[in-house]
Amino acid sequence: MTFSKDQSAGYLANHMARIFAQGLTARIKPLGLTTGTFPALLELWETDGLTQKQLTERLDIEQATMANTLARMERDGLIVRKKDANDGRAQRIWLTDSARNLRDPAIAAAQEENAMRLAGLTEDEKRQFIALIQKVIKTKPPGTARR
Amino acid sequence: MTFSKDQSAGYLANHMARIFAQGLTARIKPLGLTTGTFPALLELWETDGLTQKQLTERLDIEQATMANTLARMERDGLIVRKKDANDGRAQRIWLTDSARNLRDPAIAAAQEENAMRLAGLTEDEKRQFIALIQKVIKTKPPGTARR
DNA sequence: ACCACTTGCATAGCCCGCTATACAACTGAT
DNA sequence: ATCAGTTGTATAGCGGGCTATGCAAGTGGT
Repeated sequence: MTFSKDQSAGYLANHMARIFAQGLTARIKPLGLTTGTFPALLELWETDGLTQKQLTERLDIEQATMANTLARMERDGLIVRKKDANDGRAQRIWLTDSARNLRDPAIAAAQEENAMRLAGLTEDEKRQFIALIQKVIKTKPPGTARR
Repeated sequence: MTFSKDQSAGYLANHMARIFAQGLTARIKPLGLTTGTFPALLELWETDGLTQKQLTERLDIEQATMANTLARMERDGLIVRKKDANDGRAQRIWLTDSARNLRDPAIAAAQEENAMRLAGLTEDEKRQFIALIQKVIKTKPPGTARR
């Protein structure tokens, strides 16, 4: 029974993700941002005023994780949470001006990081790479529909 | 300036890594293992009695992270730490019997998880996928050698 | 109108990763 | 032999992910 971590998709995925995360962390630190806020910001830059529920659905993040992330974002002045008018449970998330102003530099930082990390691949390989990851993410384990 | 998270290598890498991690977590939970211990165990199953330093070098993990992981492993009865005979600073890490016995089921769990998540890929795609991730991991950002 | 159920969010507690810092043990140059 | 520098670990403190749990606000069936 042989097993090499450097042939294991799971191990490699984790390793690669840590590398990307460290790179992006360094690039957006000057902006006062951290990686965990990035996905939420991307959605909110697109459509402001989403509820927490909508954010978790769009990002495949657990509700509790999102609640914590939003709490940090509020603490850091990136968002404000306002009760929804029609549903007293829901909180709508609104970007502050400073968060809106961070959009362009933050996205530029992410694009630079991606470009640098993929610099060793040909254009064709880059496309394949993205497509393969998307395919893996979409692959649902059997039995998910049960119960 | 458009930016789609579903076309961003960094975002996809993170997402995929979380999926793998959740799957493996569930599979090895019955064994009393967690994902963070896995890389260390793989090295120790191969060569027992490594120092902490050697482990961090082999795994591209920060020293502090490894120290914490080893502390948990010791707490959970997977390893014992013994002072090196020749160097009073170094701690050699030795597997317990129970950790040795977990090797086969743990590796089987990882292989099953990998196989399931890659089930949507052809054999050729799997090879490409692994090779591309390895290539991205190996790509060093420019300027690393400076200073 | 009530009550059971569902839904949206917050909190507690843990694992795992990081940076920054401290400190004891070794090493080398003098 | 000493002392400055290096090296191996540990610790503090944080971000970010997860599960489990609790609770207030909505909803539907009677």
